Amino acid sequence: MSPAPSPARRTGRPRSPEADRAILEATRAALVELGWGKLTMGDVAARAGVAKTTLYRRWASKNELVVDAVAALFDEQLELPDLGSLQADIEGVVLRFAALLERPETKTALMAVVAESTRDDALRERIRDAIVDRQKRLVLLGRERAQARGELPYEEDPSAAARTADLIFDVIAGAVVHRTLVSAERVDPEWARGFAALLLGGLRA
Amino acid sequence: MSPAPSPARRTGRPRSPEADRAILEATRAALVELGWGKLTMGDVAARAGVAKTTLYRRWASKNELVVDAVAALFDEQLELPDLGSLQADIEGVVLRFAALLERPETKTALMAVVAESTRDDALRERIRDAIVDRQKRLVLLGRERAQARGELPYEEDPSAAARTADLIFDVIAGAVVHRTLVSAERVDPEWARGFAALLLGGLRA
DNA sequence: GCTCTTACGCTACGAGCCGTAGCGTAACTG
DNA sequence: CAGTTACGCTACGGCTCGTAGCGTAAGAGC
Repeated sequence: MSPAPSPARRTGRPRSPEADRAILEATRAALVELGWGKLTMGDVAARAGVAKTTLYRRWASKNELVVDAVAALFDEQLELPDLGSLQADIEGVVLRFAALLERPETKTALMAVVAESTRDDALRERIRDAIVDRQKRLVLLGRERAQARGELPYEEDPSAAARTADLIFDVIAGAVVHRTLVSAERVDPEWARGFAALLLGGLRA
Repeated sequence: MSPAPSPARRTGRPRSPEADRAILEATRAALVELGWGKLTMGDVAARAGVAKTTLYRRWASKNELVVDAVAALFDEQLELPDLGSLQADIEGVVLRFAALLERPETKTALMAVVAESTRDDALRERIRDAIVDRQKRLVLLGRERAQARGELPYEEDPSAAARTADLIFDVIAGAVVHRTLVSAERVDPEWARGFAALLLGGLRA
C-alpha cells in the first residue's frame, strides 16, 4: 500500500512523504464535503497545498487515489478483540465495520471505487489487496478462536473450509454494507445481535 | 417509475414514448461499452438518435437516468416461482438475482447509483422505490409460503416480524452483491445451496 | 564542495463534457 | 384555425482533465 507507484529510485531528490500524507488527508476531506462525483483533482491538490502535477506524478487516476485514501481508514479501525464468545465476536466486528461505513468519506468512496472496479481489473486487484483481504483475516481469526473454544467444529477438508470462510465473509460484510448503504438504516447493537444470532444458528446446523 | 418527471400537461405536442424507450435502451448499451465513468449525456443522446436537449427535458441528471434505465431490468427478471420448499425458493431467488448482477450494465450502474445516493437523499428515494422495495416483496412472499408449508412459524409481534424480514433481506441481497461485486466470484448453484442452507439453519434456530 | 538526478511549484494549453439558451419546426388540442 | 408543448439543431461560457515546459529545490555520489 505504498501510496505511489514509484519506480525503483535511489538518486535525486526523494519524494516528500509529507506531501503524501497531505494529499491523502485532503482527499478524505474533499470526499466528505463534495462527494465522489464532484471531487476534482485540482481541488484535492489545492487543499493539500500541492501542485496538481505533483498529484499526477503519484496517482494515475482519481480511482487509485481514493482507494489509497480510504484504505488507511480500514487499517485503523479493523481489529477483533476477543470478546469471549463467537456471538460476541461477530457482534463486535459487525459494529466496528458499521461504524466505519457510517463515516461519510468511507461509504461514498468505498461504493464508488467498487463501482468503478466492475470495469477495471487492476483497480479491483488494488481494492482486494488494500481492503478486502484484510477484512477476510478477521473471519479466519474469529473461526480459529471459536474452534479453540469448542463453539465450532474443526473442518477436515481444507478447500471446504476455505469455501465456508468465503461464504461467511460475504454474508457478514454484505449484510452490513447492504443495511447501511442500500436500506440506509443504522446498524445498532440490536440489529447486530439479531444478525449474529441468525448467523450463529446457521453455522451450528 | 414514469421515465420523466413531467408536469401535468394535457395540451400541446405529447412527448414521444418512442424517444423514452430509445433513450433508456441507449443508456444501457452505453453503460456496457463505456462504464459509468465515461458515460456522457451527449453520447447517450447520439445513440438514441435524439437531441441532447430532449434528454435534459426528461432527466435532470445522469444519476436519475441510469436509475430508470436499470430499474426496468429488475422488473423483468425478479420473480419468485414456488419451487416447493423454502430452501429451493431461496436458492432460486439468489440465482436470479445473481444472474441479474452479472450483466455488465446492471452491476456497474447499480453500484454507481448507490454510491451517489450516499450523498443524495432524493436519489436514494428513487432507488428505493424503483429497485429495493420490489425486491423486498420477494422476501415477504417467500416467508408467507414457508409459513403456509409449516416450514416457518407465524410470528405474532408484527414489528418483530418486520424487523426479521428486513434482516433477511439485507442478508440475502447483501451476500449476493458482495460475492458478485466485491469478492468478484460467481454465484453458482453450489454457492447458492450453501448459502441457503446457512440461512435456513439460522431461521430455524 | 560540486555535479547529477529527481521532485516540486507554477503557468499555460488543447481537449472534452456540462448544462442552457435561442431558434425554427413538428405534433396534438379545442 | 390559434394555442401550446415537444423536438432537433446550433452555439455558447464554464469547468475539469491530463500534459508540457520551465525554473527552482533537495538529496546522492564523488
